[in-house]
Amino acid sequence: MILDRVLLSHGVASLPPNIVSSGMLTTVLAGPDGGIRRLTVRGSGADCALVTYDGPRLPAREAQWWMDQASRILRLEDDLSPFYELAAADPELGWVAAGAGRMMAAPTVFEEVVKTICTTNCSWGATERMVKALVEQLGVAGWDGFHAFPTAERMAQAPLAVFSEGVRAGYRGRYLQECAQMVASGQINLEELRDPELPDEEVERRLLSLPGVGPYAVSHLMLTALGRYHRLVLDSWTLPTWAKLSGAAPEARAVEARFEPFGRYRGLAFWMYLTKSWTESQAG
DNA sequence: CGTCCAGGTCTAC
DNA sequence: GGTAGACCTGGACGC
Repeated sequence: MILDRVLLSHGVASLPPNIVSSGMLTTVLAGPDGGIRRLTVRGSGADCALVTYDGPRLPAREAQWWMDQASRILRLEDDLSPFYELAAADPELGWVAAGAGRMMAAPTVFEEVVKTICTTNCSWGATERMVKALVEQLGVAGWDGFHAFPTAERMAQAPLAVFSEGVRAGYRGRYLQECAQMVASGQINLEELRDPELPDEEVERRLLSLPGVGPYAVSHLMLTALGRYHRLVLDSWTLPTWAKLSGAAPEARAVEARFEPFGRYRGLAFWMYLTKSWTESQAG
């Protein structure tokens, strides 16, 4: 099912406060009134989703707000038809045109930045541990005890000891705290990076100004958080996986040559190539 | 118990 | 502008 492709689009999508299981997403976030609620998305039909939210009854006008959030997180509004046209002409990527390619996004770019920094230079298990600790220790809990992802404001106010001794983020603790302070102070506006009028180069320049964000993190964020698909995510997982699947050398040049025909979608094409098997065990 | 390394980045040449 | 070295952490190894 298409929802599975979104929920399993990349590893960061299943980090807390998200829970992905059996084709269903549960997450926790603050509503327009600041109240924390749990949001559940289930597949319903070919390409839409059924959204429910736990907690006190919602005013009708708020219900739409939650639907919009779900739609944005799942990138349901993205038009990938130019990518599908290119993919249809590729012998190994024609399958994506059935509706793959939507990269699940966090509610805020800030959340995606924090999680991406937590993927750098460590095992995936360490990433899960750090993000879980961040959510539990700095996220606000709702009526049922579930924690939302921490806001930049709360992370900015937390002493460094929380990041080092509590979250055990190592040297990343300073990066996380500084990023939060830059966002909370207004020094950088990450949500503004969603503006399609901003040139890619400008978006990249601003992301690189964040401590702990380098070339890999920029590529990952452009792909997962901002829906800009030209950059190849090159890291210690993608390169060996590419080599294993293609038989080609685990080198950037080989990847660039292979996906050059995809133009501004080459990063997404590469990612699809790498993750094709992620949903093959699922039915439908 | 020491070394290496995992979905890199930063600093100093 | 390109490239070593250091960097927190914890799990996986070799000895």
